[in-house]
Order: sequence, then C-alpha cells, then structure tokens
Amino acid sequence: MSSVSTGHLLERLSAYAEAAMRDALGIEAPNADVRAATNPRFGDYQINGVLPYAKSLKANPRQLAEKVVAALDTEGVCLAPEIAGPGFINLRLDPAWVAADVAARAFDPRLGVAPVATPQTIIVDFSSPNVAKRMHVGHLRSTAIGDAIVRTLKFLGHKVTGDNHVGDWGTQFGIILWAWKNHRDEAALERDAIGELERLYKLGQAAGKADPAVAEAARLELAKLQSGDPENTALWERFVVISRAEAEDVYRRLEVEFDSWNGESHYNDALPGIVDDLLARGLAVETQGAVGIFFDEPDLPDTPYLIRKSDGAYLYATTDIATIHERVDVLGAERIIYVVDVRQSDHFRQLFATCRKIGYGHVTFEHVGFGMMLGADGRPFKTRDGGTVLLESLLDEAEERILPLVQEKWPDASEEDQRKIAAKVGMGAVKYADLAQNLGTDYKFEWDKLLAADGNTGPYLQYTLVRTLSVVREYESRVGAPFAPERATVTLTTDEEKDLAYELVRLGDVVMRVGDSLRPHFLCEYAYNLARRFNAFYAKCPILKAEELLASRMTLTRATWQALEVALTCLNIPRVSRM
RNA sequence: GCGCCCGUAGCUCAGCUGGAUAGAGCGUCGGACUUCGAAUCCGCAGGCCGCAGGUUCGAAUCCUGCCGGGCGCACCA
Repeated sequence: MSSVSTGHLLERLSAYAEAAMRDALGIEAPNADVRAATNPRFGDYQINGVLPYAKSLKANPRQLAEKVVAALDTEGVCLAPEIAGPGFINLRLDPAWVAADVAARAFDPRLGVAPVATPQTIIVDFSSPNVAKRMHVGHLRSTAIGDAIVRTLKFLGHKVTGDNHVGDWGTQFGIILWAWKNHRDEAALERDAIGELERLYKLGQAAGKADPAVAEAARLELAKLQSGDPENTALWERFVVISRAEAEDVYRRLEVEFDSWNGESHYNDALPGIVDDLLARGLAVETQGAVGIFFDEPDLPDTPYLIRKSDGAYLYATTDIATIHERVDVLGAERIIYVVDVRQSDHFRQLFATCRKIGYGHVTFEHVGFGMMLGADGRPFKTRDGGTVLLESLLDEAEERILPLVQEKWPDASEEDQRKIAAKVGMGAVKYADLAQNLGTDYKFEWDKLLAADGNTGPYLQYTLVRTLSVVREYESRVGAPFAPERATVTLTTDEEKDLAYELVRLGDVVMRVGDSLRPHFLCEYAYNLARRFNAFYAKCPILKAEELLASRMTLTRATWQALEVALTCLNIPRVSRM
C-alpha cells in the first residue's frame, strides 16, 4: 500500500488490519471492524474484529489478537498497537504522522480527501413542491437535507443528479382549473400570482367538498387537460410557470440548485404502458375496478398498491414507477434516494417492493424519511393564528432576528452589507438546525437555540470560520505576504494542538460515512467538534505571537479553515468572511 | 384492529448499526479580554438509557411482552 494519504484514514487502517488478520489467522475476507476508539484511554482507533472470530476458530481471543498484532504493519501511521480487554486491539496514531499529514493537506481545497475509487450514478429526489402552492416550512427539511446529500455525494466523486420531482400534475389541477374558470381575479393575479393560485386552489377544494357537482366539474376539467385540450393545457402551462418562478425565488434565498426539474407531468406518456406491462406480467391485478399490486410480505400494508383508479386515472404510484424506469434505463441510476416526509414510508416500501418484482433488484433504493417540524410547545409549527408558516417568512424572521447582532458587532458596515450577512447567517442557522438533528423523528424548532452562537449551531460554525480567516488576514497584514504553502509544517506541542490535528485527519472518514448513511448530522457533529477544538486552541495557544511555532499554528489554522469550508460546502451552509 | 417510528441528564439532542467506565449543548453556579474577533474559552453539578424478561464473551443498541407518545393504513400526493 502506498503511504500517500487519501484522506480516508479509517479505510486505510481497515486495510492494514484486514491484511494482518488474513495473514495471521488465515481468514479469507476478514471484517476488522476498525472504528474510532470509544474512549481516549483505548487509543485513537480500535480493531474490534478479532473477537467475533474466536468462537469459529475455537481459540482464545487474546491469543488471536497477539498473532494479528505480530502481523500488523501500519506503515508508520500508528505507534505500537496494544491488546486490551478480551481481545481489542488499540491503535494510537503516531503524532508525527498526524502532524505531517495535516501539513501536507492544509492548503488542499479538499483537505486531501480523495474521491471514491468507484463512482456511482445516483439520483436524489428531493424538495418537490406542488404547483400552485407556496413553499412552507414542510418543504424545508426535504430541501435542506436533500441538497446536503447531493453535495456530499458529489464531493465524494459520485455522478449525482439532484432532481426536483415537482407535483405538477394530477387531481389538484382539475380543482384549480375549475376555480380559475369560475372565480378568478385577474387583478390579484397581476399583484401576487402565486397567492391567487393558492387562493383558487383552496376555494376549489372547499367547494368540491361541499358540492358533489363541483367535484364532478373539476374531474371533467382534469379529464380535458389529460386528453390534451388546448385551453386547459395552456392554462396548466401558465400555472406551472408562475409556480416555478415562485419556487426559484425561495431556492435562490436558500442557495439551492437542481440538476433537473423532471416533474410528474414529464412521465405522463409512459403511464398507460406501465400499467399494461404490469398487468401483462401478472404482477398487477384488477381489484374493485382499479388496478393494484398485492404483496405477501408481512411488514408491508395489506392494502394493494394502486396504480390505476377505477375511473381510469393514474396515481402517484404509477408516476413513481415510470420515473424509476427512466432513471434506471435511461440515466443508468445505480442508487436512487428519496428525501421525503417519513409519513410516506409505506408508499416507498411498496414502491421499492414493486421495483424488486419488476426486476430492479440491482438498484439500491433508499427513502430518507424525516419528521415534522414542531413549535417550541411541541405541537406542529404554525403561525400565531394557526396558519402554515411560509418558508419565505421563516427566512425573513431569521434575518430580522439576527440583524441587530450584526449591527452591534459590525457597526461600520453599510446597512446593505449588514443585511447581506444577516441573511446568510439567518438562513444558515435555519438550515443547520434542520441538518444537525438526526432524521426520523419530529424536531423542535426554537429560535433562540438555533440562532445562538453557542452550542451546535450554524452561527457558531460560521463564526469559527470567520476567526480562521481573520487570523490569516492578520498574518498577511503583519507579515506583508500571504501565508504560503511552502511554509506548511506542523509540530504538536500542547493538548489543544494535538486534539485539533487529530480531528482534522478524520474529515474524509466522516464525509464517507455521510455518503453511506445519508445522515448529514454526522457531518454537523464533526464540524461542531472541529470548531470547538479550534476555539479551544485559539484561546490557549497564541498563533501570530508564537515565534518558532508560528508556521505550525498558522498551518493548523489554515487546515481548519479548509476543513470547515469542505463541511459547510457539503452542508450548503453559507460561508461568510465577516459577521 | 394492522403496520412503522420513538421513550437516554431539568430542557433540546448525540451515541458510528453488538464493544470497554453512556456523551454534547442549553440552563444553574463559579472563573478568563492592556494580547490574533469574548457571537469565544475554562471549570463544577446533573443518569435504574420507559419497565420486565431473553439472546452472548459483551446490550442504550438485537428478540419477546408490557407501559407511554407520534405517524400511516384502496382509488390524494
């Protein structure tokens, strides 16, 4: 193995450990189970993999561990390994190796983290707002988490398409078309196009519920649209354009971009063929006039997965299957990730089971489900009068709340600049709060907590990055020249320097882990720990007045800056140079 | 009724898919700016991991049963 760093330390230690287990124990493809040590007393990393083999090899685990240690060559990365407890092998990184590794990577924009050896073609389906509806807080999690997953996977070198599968087709259009034709207000449309569409939709929905004749009329409008009626098609296109413009405003503020916008309507033409094919192959059957797929797996719902209604119309499920056909057969997707509300998990389990039946067993399907956003009172997050909180107003409020602090800390800046910073800090704080919490369960949204610069928050990370930049700026103004890569060197003298350096070499492992687990909060946790260690280092160790340690401490600062850049870029939290 | 998810410090949450003596933040209390940005840092206190069994070298993590909460259950997406 080459001794050149790839930035993936865990991978490297695993390779060493597995080679040793193979040689010493004769195991074909051993699982060394190398991981970060659970406690500093046990070193930095531990090899846990020997223990499980003790039984099958009918041997004393400690003796096995001794054999493995004898065969273990870490090429200078670690000090002499130790055997502890029932058969753990504790690894301590060689501080000299860590120092050299950090120094070698400090100026690299990727902090030396190499792309994966085998890139995959991956589709991430996220955000997906509905046409004729403003984006509200419910869209935030999908957008922020999906975007972070896309960016992290791209950073790892995968071929990723972030797709906005917008809800631009289906039942709701019958309702909007009916409401448009009967209740539209042109003046309101001029003033606030999306607001007017939203009003019409709500009005149509209520009217349809109250009066079956209206519901029937809406269905007829939908049928006309689906059969290509020119008037309805033109209206539909108009609605889509209005909605997209509105959504793009929000995405601009969130600094989120998509690689494609293949909404549901993109798959219309494929729907009949999907149903016919599944019927012909006997995978789907007619049931009570509709067409559905039944499963015998016990943990799947016993209700069929419907792909065609009794009135002949197609469903969400049909579109999703069509979407998968295109993603796999045309785009060559090997992994498809859905970042959607956890409440839809039954739908996705049925969808994935359907895909296995169809023959897409070689494709990895994953549903990244997330919980609801709750208010501080633990109830669904609403406005004071019980309405839905719009994403835009959430961002406005974040900006307003953070602005006074920016004005206080940076009084000589123009108001425009202050607002710019406040917007970036506020938006980052809101997004970060969403990303930092593990997925799955609902999460509590509390302004004071997420806007604080103490604790695991966006502002804290941004502040720390600003500090690193500020040190580098100060260096340049004092020395009169940039801190150049040729000067990179690291000597670890204090605990704070050592803790910081040891955190820096872990970046690649963490990014890798996020790519596998699709849980961005691991990266948040890492960035937070790194920031804490930098701030502890900063408080304890003079940098610019360090005399002979100047270059070393500048290198650590530079590397921290770079690592935070990588983390914040993957999470898509705005990087600011002042705040 | 069936299915899925969750119960960890006063509060908000981690806990690397079974590893060693369970960790952070907030809050409380006490310290640190004539020095690179104090939106920072350091310290103290705080626990029957909902309860009871089981699996094994080893359980907050896996299995079973309770208790308590959330969510979803044919023609919406």
